[in-house]
Amino acid sequence: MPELPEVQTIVADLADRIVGRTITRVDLRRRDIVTPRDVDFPKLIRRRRITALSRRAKRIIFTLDDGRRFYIHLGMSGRLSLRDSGSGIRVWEKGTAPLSETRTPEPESRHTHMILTLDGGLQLHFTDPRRFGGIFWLGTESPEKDLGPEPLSLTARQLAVRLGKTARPIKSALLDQRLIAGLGNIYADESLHAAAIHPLTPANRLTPQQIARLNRAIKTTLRRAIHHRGSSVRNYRDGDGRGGHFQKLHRVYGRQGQPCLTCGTPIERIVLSGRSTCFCPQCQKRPRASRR
DNA sequence: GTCCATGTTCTTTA
DNA sequence: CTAAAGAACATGGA
Repeated sequence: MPELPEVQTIVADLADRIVGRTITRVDLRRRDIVTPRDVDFPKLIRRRRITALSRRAKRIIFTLDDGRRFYIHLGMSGRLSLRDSGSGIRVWEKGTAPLSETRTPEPESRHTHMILTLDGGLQLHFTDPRRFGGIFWLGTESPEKDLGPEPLSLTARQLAVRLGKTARPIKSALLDQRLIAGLGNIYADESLHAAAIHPLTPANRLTPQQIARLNRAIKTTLRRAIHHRGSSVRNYRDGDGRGGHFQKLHRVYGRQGQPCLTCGTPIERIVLSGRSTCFCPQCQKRPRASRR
């Protein structure tokens, strides 16, 4: 479930519970989820205190009391949950949850790759069935590598410069983390609809007016999504889980065939950059002579 | 069995 | 050479 709003929600919830705590035990069950592969990650973080938790794009950045850092990326199916060390009972969780309504939820999933035990009786579990996510040791390196600016603090001018460099479809450009960092498939589609821009429009052919509109649409969409604690799509959440609610407010994502909430025209779905792309053919007119 | 999935990176193609 | 498209990664749900 992780695009910028979901990661932002996770970090905001987790921060006040784990910042200031010391990592007393590191149970790394799969070494291959750590990059680079040759670092002794448990040794590097054991007995260190977490002094800050922050978000950069879709990365969850842990700062330790020696000034060194690492980040967790949730990929497609990653999840962090906070549990009570003694009982193993979930204290808090956020991320994609597997269907488990009938059986009693097993305390430990086979996809739990790391458990950090913290002082004060808490454990942070990192689970990720598909393992597209991972743990990235930074040390003293910057977490900025290969990342474009944050969309929430982006000026229309910055956006214009970055989009002007490519003729790719605007939808593909919005997914490129080197251009703008934090949008994913849901919020790219939702932002384009809010800005009334066709996803196939070449990025460098957007007019200044369209750029300004898109910049506002991205911010508005992300802010609303954060306010609703992100989107929970394609995964089940029980009453205790604190899944997001923004999926109820999606206007195009996953709504192919259903009427546009603005004009009633059926929402279309195409595949672009290998990703599902939903848009309203009426609200988001395809520019003349744009073809792929 | 088939298709699809909130992401990123490597490889192939044009 | 570069930009863009496509495949690959791994698992599970519908």
